[in-house]
Amino acid sequence: MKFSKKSEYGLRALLELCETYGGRVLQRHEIAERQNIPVEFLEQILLALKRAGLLASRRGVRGGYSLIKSPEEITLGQVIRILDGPLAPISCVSKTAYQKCADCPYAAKPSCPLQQAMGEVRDAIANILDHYTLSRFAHSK
Amino acid sequence: MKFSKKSEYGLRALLELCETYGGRVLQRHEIAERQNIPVEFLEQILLALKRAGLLASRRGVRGGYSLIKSPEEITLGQVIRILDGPLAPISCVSKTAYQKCADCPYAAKPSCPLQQAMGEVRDAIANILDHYTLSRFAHSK
DNA sequence: ATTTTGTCTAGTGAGTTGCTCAAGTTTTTG
DNA sequence: CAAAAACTTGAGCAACTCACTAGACAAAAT
Repeated sequence: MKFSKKSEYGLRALLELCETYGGRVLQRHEIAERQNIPVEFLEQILLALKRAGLLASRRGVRGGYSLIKSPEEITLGQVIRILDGPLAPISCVSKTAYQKCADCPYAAKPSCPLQQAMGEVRDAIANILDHYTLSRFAHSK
Repeated sequence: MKFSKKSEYGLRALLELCETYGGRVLQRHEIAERQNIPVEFLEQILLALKRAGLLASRRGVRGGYSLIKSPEEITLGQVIRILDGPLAPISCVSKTAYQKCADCPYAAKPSCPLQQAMGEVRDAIANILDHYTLSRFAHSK
């Protein structure tokens, strides 16, 4: 029941990018050094965030990455879903990636005790993470 | 961010055991068949729950497993922690298995933004699962 | 043109997950 | 007492995931 390093690194990288939001771009090695993240691994993370539309990048000599949305518009939930997949603790209660469980005898949706309990957990997690913006995140430092 | 099959199977097995609580014992193959769980795998799970003090077992011809505590005393949180480890989404916010993060630059505890956010998530999860008893679980069927 | 950056794809070692197998040990019952 | 029925223990294994590495390539600036 853990988040991956990917999410953790991703959030820490975004923290750096929040600080220069509106100003200059940050290069991968700058972020990597400040946040103590292996630079090639960080790159994959930044690319994923870019493909998801959170970051812009410029190649070449004065290149680097920058936030493309304002920190108020980005939630921790978005970031974690991009890097780690759905928040739901079992896939039959996921709202973003629902899959019915093959082997469960309580196949019918409304009567599964597991779904009831796990649904509550899912909602609680999503409620926090989907309302926690990067700006609030960065300021809680 | 998922729970393992182990937890899922474990909870479903306990559901069966709740129904015969106070009455007869259930054999592994009975539970396995009703809940559609590979029997040898289920066994490992039942053993873990037994070692943790939730189940009793009897060997031999009329043997089987039974709940040793009442369904009101067992919470989903307990079960999941036994089978899946700590609930916390990152280990630096775990109350049952705290470990400080080695590489995080915000090493000092009160000022880490990640800890703040993840701590809230941990509390929300624990709040639900540590108050969700097996009896409530079984009755929500 | 060369250097400096990001982009993309693939690979890899360690660990985990989900499950199986085989050889026990204990208890009941015929 | 013997045999069958159950749980017990421990090892093993294929597939997958995680965290990370490597290398070839593309674009931008000087």
